[in-house]
Amino acid sequence: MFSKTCEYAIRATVLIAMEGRHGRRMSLVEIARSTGSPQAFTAKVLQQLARSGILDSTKGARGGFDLPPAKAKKVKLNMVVKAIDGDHVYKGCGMGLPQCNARKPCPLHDHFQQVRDDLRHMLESTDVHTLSLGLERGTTYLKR
Amino acid sequence: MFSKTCEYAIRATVLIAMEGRHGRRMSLVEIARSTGSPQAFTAKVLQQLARSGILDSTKGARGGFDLPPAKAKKVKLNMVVKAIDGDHVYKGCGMGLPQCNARKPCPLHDHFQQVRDDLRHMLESTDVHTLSLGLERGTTYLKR
DNA sequence: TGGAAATCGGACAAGAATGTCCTAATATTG
DNA sequence: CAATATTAGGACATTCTTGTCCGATTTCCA
Ligand code: FES
Ligand code: FES
Repeated sequence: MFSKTCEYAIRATVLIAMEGRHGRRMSLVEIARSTGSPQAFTAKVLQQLARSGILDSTKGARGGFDLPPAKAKKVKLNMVVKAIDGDHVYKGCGMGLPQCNARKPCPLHDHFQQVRDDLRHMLESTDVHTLSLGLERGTTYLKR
Repeated sequence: MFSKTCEYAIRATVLIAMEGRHGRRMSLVEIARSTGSPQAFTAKVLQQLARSGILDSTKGARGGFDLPPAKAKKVKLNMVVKAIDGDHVYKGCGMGLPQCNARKPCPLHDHFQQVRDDLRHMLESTDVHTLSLGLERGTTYLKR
């Protein structure tokens, strides 16, 4: 569904949002450990998210990544997905034609479009702050 | 959403089903041309589908691939997807945890499961014969 | 002011997905 | 029976994704 890179991005963002609720900042090392992601690779992902303006990053000692609650409420999942995977999720055709296009649709178009619209709606209406609440309550997990 | 291999598989299967309605059999060359897929690679995909029992294949001159309407009505998309991509679509976690698991869910689980169930339902209830009808009417396309 | 702690970013490495090529096996047709 | 058309399948090549490493830069703090 999403690329592995994007999955790492979502996990990290939700985690950082949870710490952000306590005004805390997280280092790469903690993030990688808590999400069960490869450290060096996660660094790249976090850099991308920071450049996209989704996360705040601070260099130097006591630095790290940060996402204050006010901002976390405005960060919808689709922003993360778009920043990492681009709009492939929204524009792609279910049967692999170059672009989904209702004027010259693939046989699956009608069926597929509906599912994809549901997915898009879900991504657009879910913010990372909300997702971080379950984490904090301990009812949801970022690794196993 | 699906692998490229799987997209080729779906395109080919729907095409063959259309020809099957006229009792015709298709050769690899025709299939690759009509679906805009790389020939040699498509050969592998068709072999997989034949081994999985989704297509009938005949070797030798005047041979090719075949899917009679009676069978096409019973071949649901989820069979093709499963034959090529495995059950990753059904069992995978939206945030990349090893397996979707409601007992120890990721923060996205509830939201994600719903979309995935819709997708699964769509795949399970759509058969390739139905999809081939639009193709034949010329209202849907397999390449652009 | 210098060392330690951290992100940034480029170059490289490993692995998976996608794609090609060639030979063998098999069936049709003249 | 021989030639031809076709699928089957293994080995190899290429490209994309995922992952590692290392040096540069920035900031904090003693
Ligand atoms: S054209 Fe294939 S999904 Fe829209
Ligand atoms: S556990 Fe992540 S989707 Fe179910």
